[in-house]
Amino acid sequence: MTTRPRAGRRPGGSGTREAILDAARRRFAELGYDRTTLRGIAADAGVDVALVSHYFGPKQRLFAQAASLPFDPALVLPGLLDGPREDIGRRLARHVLETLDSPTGRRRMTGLIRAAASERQAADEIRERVSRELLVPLAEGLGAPDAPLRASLAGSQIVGLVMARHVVGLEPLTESASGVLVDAVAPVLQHYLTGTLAP
Amino acid sequence: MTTRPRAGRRPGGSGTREAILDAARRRFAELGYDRTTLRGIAADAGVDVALVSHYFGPKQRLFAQAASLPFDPALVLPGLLDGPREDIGRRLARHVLETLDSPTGRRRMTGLIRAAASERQAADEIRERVSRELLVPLAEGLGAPDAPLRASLAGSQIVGLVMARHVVGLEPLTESASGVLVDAVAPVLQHYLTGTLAP
DNA sequence: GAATCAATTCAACACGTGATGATTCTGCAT
DNA sequence: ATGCAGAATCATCACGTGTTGAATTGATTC
Repeated sequence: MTTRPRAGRRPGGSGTREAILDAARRRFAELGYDRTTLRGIAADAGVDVALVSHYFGPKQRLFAQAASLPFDPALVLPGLLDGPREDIGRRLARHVLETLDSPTGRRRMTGLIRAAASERQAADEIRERVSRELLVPLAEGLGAPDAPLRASLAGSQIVGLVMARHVVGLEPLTESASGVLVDAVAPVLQHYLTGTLAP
Repeated sequence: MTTRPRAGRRPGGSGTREAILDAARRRFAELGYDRTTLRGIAADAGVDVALVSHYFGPKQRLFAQAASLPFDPALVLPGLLDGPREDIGRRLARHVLETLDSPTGRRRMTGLIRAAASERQAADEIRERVSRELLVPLAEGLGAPDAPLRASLAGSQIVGLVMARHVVGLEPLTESASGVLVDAVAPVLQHYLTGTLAP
């Protein structure tokens, strides 16, 4: 009874905080930064608006906490770089499209992209995070001198695919099975990561 | 004096309408749909806010008029499809990167992409227009049965490149000369348009 | 049972937005 | 000179936003 931290109600006992964060993730992903309102988030979470600000401070800070990468780079990158180098494009393509098949994975990716497109400040933060946690380690794993450019080109194809398939909703892509797209995109990623870039 | 259309001041005599449209294009491209305000547009054009609504009606209709393709498909497509088929990827890549080198071309492309990412309704309209005016004709020119998928895949790479290079601002891409990127992207577009998609 | 502290809600502010209708200004035709 | 249509502005509305501070509720500890 001596080291009891504090008196009063248990903090975070009701899980409301998590409910708000979940609702925020969903709305940011579906609507982007601007069109997401604190009131909408609060309604989804079933709480009052003021509680959102009370827990997370201003909207920007809430977004920073809600926008996280759809996977853990530390878990994914070794699996990519360890296997045979001639297969890295296909492994990457498969991983991306598997992520897109899961609702939460898809939601997080579209959320990042929508936010990056709509808010300059969000774009800056996302660029830094993706670059630091994903592209730079990938480039270092590749080892080539032009590896940063290679990793960025691969990233551009991935972003474009998500954008065209899930944000804009281009029909031939939305109706294609993941397997078909893996087959189509894999050689492209392989080209960017290990092929000859100059003709 | 009988067939004179109407009396009164010449319509559009002062060029203000065009000034408003130009300002709208610039702001939509830089800020996206939501963060672009009619007041900002009016300030740029040096007129009162009400004049914007007076000329173009509601914001959505203004956007529809401001968001135009950065080039005329009727002029570009023949040049793409007429040449040798083994070169179509390179010609397309060069055309895209040349467009991106011009400030107005770049502005229009980023504008379309920012708007598509931020507003569902804008995304719908842009998808329809790009599909109808660009992808379908391109697919018909290709003639293959899976041409719509091919054209969409090529489109996804182009969108991703613009997104990564000019919206997010990934450094290795922003600092690469157009020529380098043409060399890197051309074989990819060639693969999508004429290569074998299944392994 | 009383005190305490966090969780939660209530109520309201200050602000910027898109939109509208009335009003003034200006150049051309009569 | 006069009338008038269109260009341009003024003043204002109704609304939704993010944010803030006070008030309320409920569980926990003394």
